[in-house]
Amino acid sequence: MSSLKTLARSLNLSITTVSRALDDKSDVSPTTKLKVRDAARRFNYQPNAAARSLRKRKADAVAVVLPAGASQIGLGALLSMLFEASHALAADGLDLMMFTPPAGEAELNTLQRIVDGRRADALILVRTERRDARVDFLAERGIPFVTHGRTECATPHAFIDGDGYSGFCDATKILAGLGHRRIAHIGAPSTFTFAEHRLQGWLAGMREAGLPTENLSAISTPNETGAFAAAQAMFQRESWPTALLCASDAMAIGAMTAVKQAGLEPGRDVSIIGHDGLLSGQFTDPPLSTMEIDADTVGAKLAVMLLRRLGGTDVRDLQTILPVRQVPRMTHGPAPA
Amino acid sequence: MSSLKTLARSLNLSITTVSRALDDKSDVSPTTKLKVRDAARRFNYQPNAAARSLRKRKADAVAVVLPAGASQIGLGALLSMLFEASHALAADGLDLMMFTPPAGEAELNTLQRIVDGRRADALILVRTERRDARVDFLAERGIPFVTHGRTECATPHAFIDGDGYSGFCDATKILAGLGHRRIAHIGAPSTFTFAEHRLQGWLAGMREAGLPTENLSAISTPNETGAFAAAQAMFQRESWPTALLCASDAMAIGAMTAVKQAGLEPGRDVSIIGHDGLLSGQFTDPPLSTMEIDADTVGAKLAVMLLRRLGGTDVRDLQTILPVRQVPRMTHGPAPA
DNA sequence: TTGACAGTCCGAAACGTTTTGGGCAGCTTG
DNA sequence: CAAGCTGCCCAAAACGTTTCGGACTGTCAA
Repeated sequence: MSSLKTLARSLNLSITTVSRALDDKSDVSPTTKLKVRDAARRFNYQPNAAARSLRKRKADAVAVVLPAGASQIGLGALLSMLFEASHALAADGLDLMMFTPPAGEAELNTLQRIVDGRRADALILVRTERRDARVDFLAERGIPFVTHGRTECATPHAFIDGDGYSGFCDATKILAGLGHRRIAHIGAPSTFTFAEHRLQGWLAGMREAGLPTENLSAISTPNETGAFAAAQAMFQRESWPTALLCASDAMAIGAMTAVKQAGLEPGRDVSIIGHDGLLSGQFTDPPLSTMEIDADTVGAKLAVMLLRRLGGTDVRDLQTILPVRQVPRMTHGPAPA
Repeated sequence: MSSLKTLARSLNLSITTVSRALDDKSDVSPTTKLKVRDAARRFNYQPNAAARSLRKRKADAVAVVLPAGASQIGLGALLSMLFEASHALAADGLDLMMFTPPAGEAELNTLQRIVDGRRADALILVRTERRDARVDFLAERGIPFVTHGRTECATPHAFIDGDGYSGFCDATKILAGLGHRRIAHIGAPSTFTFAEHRLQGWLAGMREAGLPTENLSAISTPNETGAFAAAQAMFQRESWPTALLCASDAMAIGAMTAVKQAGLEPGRDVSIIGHDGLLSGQFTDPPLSTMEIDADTVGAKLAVMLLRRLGGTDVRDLQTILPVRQVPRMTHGPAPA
């Protein structure tokens, strides 16, 4: 609508001066600044984003590509984290833009469009996988990024992650301490880093407690439906587990339904513990025992890390693992006699 | 990284020809096109988004500003709709960008930055309110947009919406037909259009069934916690409702917890019906009766409407109200004796 | 009186595209 | 052979910013 040219003409000033006035540069007189700012407000002036980022060679934006099947795998928690991050980024004048990869297109292509098309100055990667091609790609391009979740990629990178390993190890030992011996684990596909960590945590806990893990491990799609099916299969066998550790709350909720359908009572006959501290876990029957990252501002922390990365901090100094805290509710208790 | 200039130099061609070759224009020889495309691939050429949209005077992007408290009010369903929409938009070369309004900043400001800064060619508005300042703003600016949900704004605009009125009216009559007389409604704040429609649908159903509505209506924040509190209050009174119509599934789940805590059995002592057809509703105990929009592709429909709007179709021809279908599960049944 | 200097302002170039309006060969057609 | 046409290519302008390198006034000190 209105450009610097419009403003300049209406004020009998040069484009240069208007631009510098709006940028509060020192070589513009205070009175001129006032007049310019006033006119800008009257004209609803808003700098053209394209022109600005073309000239400044930066987009003043951070991008995140939401994983394709995101609506399947509970995106709610992820999203509130991104909201937080966006607020912290806004303080530095950075917009957070979320992209959704077109149906046919690989997520990597979307990433390439963003990176090589210079649409963003930095990226946030969510839902990392152990071998994550996105990390390799971004590292090769040399664009700053922070991942939410670790990877096993060769090149070190900035990340923030919860200590799922310890969380699941602790939970396992708590259950063992309650007398459980057959503690099962329903995990997400182990291509996801978080899934692998939680699995390993469970394995470690079992080992420390001196318990066998044979036939006590299952993998399912990380949502209610998948875990429901996995749990159902477990409870059709002759000797079922007395405790169930699920990689996420959504999965725990699905598993709980299967437990009930098998005629067993969650919290008494079968203990169930999830992960995420989801709000909806407070409203299951009985309320779901779970664990969650012991920090109320993961998103903000992530944003700060990204800003420091943009400021040149070495990636090796930007690797945060946050403790995981147990949130006991009603779905776990002593092993049945 | 690599620009048209780089490519042109490496091929001994002009920038013009390279640009036109990549655009598959007819005045470039087939062999040249091949060579250019090959080089572009080798160089990982990706047009600079800023330069392109500056020159073309369009951003090839559609923006949506996610409502501030979105993580509170179930964003999951919304998001999967937006995913769908993005896929349909991608077919026309449009990116879907989601923005989150910075903490302090009003949502309208973010909108202004996007619109006046020319960051998007069109907008999607979600979670409409009855008097929605965003609609007025966009209408005044003359930028194409489609809202998800109706408004009561004076200027007509393109929208897609579910027929919440009929859905709730139908559900009410179904419950009345099952012998219920005290059918309560827990609604969301009636500034939200969807909340008002659902409330009015319930009122109409009660009227048609000849039932009184006094003391049977409550308003709460549209999540589990809010509806839990609202329902709890209802069941502390001497004569409680035998049926509960909740404005959303999340609210129904919260209400169900309150019902159980009051020592009543959902589906037998108290019927509960929600709205949204959420996946998690299949995993409550008992599974939640609900209703949902009778179309599997609301997002895609929305995208098509937006594309037609961009193509110049009149807004009056772009107003879709989709039927709502009842999804009976186990939380409703005959009124208790 | 001169030179330096601060305080204001501005012209022009640049960012990387797309698009306009040609130009130059080589053919075909009359 | 001239005129017209087709096929291929290109220079230059434009999009709206930011920024570099001055330029012009006055003021102050020497």
